[in-house]
Amino acid sequence: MDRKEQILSVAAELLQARSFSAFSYQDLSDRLGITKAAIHHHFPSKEVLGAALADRYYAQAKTALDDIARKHPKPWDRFEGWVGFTSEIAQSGNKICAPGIFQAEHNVISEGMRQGISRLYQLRVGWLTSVLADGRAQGTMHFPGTADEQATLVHAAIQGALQNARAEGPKKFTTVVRQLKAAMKTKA
Amino acid sequence: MDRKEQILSVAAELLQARSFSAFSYQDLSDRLGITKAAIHHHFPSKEVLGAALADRYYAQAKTALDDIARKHPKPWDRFEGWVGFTSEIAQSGNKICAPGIFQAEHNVISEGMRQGISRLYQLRVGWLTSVLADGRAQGTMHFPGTADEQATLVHAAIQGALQNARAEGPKKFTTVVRQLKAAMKTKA
DNA sequence: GTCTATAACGTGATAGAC
DNA sequence: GTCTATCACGTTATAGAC
Repeated sequence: MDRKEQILSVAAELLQARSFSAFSYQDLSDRLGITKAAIHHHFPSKEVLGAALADRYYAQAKTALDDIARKHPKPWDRFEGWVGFTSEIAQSGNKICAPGIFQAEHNVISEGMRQGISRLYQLRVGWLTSVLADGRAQGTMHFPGTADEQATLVHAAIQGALQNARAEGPKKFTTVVRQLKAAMKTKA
Repeated sequence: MDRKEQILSVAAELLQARSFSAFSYQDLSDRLGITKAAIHHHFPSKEVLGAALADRYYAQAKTALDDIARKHPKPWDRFEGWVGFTSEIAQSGNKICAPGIFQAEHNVISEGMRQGISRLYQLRVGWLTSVLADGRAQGTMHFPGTADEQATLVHAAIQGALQNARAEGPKKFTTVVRQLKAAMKTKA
């Protein structure tokens, strides 16, 4: 049981550092000091491992987003908390966000993985939507269209920004965040 | 010579449909009806092939962006032209933008490929920057920060949107475009 | 649950004939 | 320039002992 989580943890690191196609059972075996066969015991196929990873990301995101919402009642504080959460991901090593890594190989991964990552994406956008809707209702956030549409933009921008930041430097991420915030603080 | 371009063309399709790690010389061999060895003759290693792909994307983007600028003098028309260009990419099959596909595997690809894709990224953002700067100067586009900063946001958003669209449906892309446009049409 | 051993296959890459 | 043939290796995955 502990091993299972341990495997998932290392797999998550490799997934974000490389990609799904570009990490192997051998890589896991090397880092964990156990044999490939032992990993197959916990995750009979790479497809199963991938789906478990997607589920793990979902669970982690759910917890993190709930925590942020519990800790911060104000929409802008929630937004900042979310940005900080993704920013940590960006800076703690060579990582990009989970939806991005899976979606980049959308045609390569299994249906189970696709469904898991779709759930994760919807969780994140849904959470953002409610934050933005609250902000607009309270008169502190301004944007065109519906809250859901703006959340779609914000998520896409952050996802792209994390990828650009890893390749071109962290300034790309902070710039995107600043532009998003400035635009939503300006009264339409 | 023709074969070389033919190989690159098929490789580009496979790259965008799958990922760099997830397509093989065997895949190329199958689709082209020639042997793997023949492909190795033109591109001795996959690393060389990858770098050639990055250069090819750069050349294509340069031509396309120059054409758009030549055809449309007005900033908003140029912006629309650029969106249409990326939109085509999105809808002509299961594709995402080239920087996204390479950046997702940033730690996996060779230094030569990284440099090529960095050039491409900078070309695109630089082009967008000049369009946005013109639009602001002419009073038709509105955004916070500098034109370069806004271009960074726009590019990140489009890159993320293409990935989201492939996984979640084309509406994600059109929504992001609409939000970006609406925000820049609103006077600050 | 973990191990050794191995299978079955796909990978990028090379040699040498045509 | 393309071919056949092959290499050395890495891949996911399985069988069976401990």
